[in-house]
Amino acid sequence: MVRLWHTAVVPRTESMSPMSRVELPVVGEPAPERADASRNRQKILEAARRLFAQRGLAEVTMETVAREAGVGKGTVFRRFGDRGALLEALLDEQERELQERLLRGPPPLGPGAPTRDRLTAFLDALLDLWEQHGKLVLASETSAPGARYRTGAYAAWHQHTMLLLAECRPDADASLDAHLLLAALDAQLLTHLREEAAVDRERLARGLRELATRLSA
Amino acid sequence: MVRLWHTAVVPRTESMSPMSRVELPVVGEPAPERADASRNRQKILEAARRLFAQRGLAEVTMETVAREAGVGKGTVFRRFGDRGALLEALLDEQERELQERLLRGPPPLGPGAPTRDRLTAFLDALLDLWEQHGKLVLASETSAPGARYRTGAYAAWHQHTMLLLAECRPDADASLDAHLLLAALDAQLLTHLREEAAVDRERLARGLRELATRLSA
DNA sequence: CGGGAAAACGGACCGTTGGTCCGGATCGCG
DNA sequence: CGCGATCCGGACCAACGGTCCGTTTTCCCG
Repeated sequence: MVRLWHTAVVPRTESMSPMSRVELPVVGEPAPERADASRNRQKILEAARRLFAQRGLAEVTMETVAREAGVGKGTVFRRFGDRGALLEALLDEQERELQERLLRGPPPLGPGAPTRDRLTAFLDALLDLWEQHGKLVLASETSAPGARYRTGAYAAWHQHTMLLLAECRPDADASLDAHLLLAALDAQLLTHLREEAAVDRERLARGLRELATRLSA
Repeated sequence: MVRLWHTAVVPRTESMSPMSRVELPVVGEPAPERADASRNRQKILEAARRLFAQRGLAEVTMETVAREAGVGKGTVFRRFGDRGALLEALLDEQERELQERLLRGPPPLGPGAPTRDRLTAFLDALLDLWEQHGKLVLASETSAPGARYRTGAYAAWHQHTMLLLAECRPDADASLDAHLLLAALDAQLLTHLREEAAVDRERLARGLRELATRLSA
């Protein structure tokens, strides 16, 4: 099952708006969201973000989110389908910005810099992103194993990494290598390294750069 | 909280056996398991293994395991504490054998072969291991995020990898590199690659060998 | 502006599942 | 054999994700 990329933009409306006079079941835009619906979507996202920020992970139930948002539990589920999807929506929101910078931002993240530099800059940025909402990623992974890999965001990271790698080494199995490289940014691993193994950010970044260099040389 | 490595060997007995005459609260061996207890532990492990083999992952509840083992639910929990621990025990059982081969088996896995070869042989073996009970690993990861990294088995893999890497490149941050390399064997990633991205075993193995080579050169 | 159908709301309700508890059966040592 | 320690088992509990449906809100159209 392929999930829509930007859940915030394409709501899961139950039915299509019946086109005025023509009977063709046009597969165009889904019916726009009603005012109260989109208001509540915002409230829910905000509440969820807030709660996840303070209490971590599994401590936040769907009902809590509903209460914090001042909304019924049913509403939360209708808007987001299930817990996993809510978490995904939350992540998505934050990850879109990085994607924007990748495609159209200034070098070295955006186009223009040497490929090698873009790659390390990208990994750095991903690491930053994880610092910010690693908890969230972690939580999302518990509800549905492997969910991360089915995300639009992951697909984008992978695509980007693959292209950069392929440019450095046209002979390589760039797609696979990209996956293996991104594995180093697994939320569980990073959490473990930071919290149990006491690896600081700088050391981690160095290790990642080294890894990327060796993979692209 | 550090969990005992071999759950199967050191049962979680509720109390210590009061030492015969000396009053010192000696912290030695815990009381040995009673006959019925250890018999049931076996029955439970077997049942769990069987069930996980056919039905996958989340389809198996603790109660199912209990019934299949012909045992009360309470017994399962008393023996293993919680779901995560049961899964860990199951994994542990299978992983010990590989550890044995690493330490005392024939080359190239065991001592004797060139370091580089031992490393790739090891990764190959890990991949094999995952083929066999990847489902199990996946399931265990859902119940407690990051559990894998707190396992004795993971510590062993890491230790082994680190030593081999350090031997190849004494200047490297071997510990960190070992973690990053092992990340490529993450259960979720492997599952994704095999099932969604249709990467076959051979290609995967090649990729891993390549990665290892580049990290140790 | 008013009315009515479509859509959304909300919270009571349900089923499942991990985990606990305790009266009674078992074990094993002396 | 006898008796305390240990373990058994399944009824029981609480929590949580998810559903349902009577009520309210929206918004389109005349």
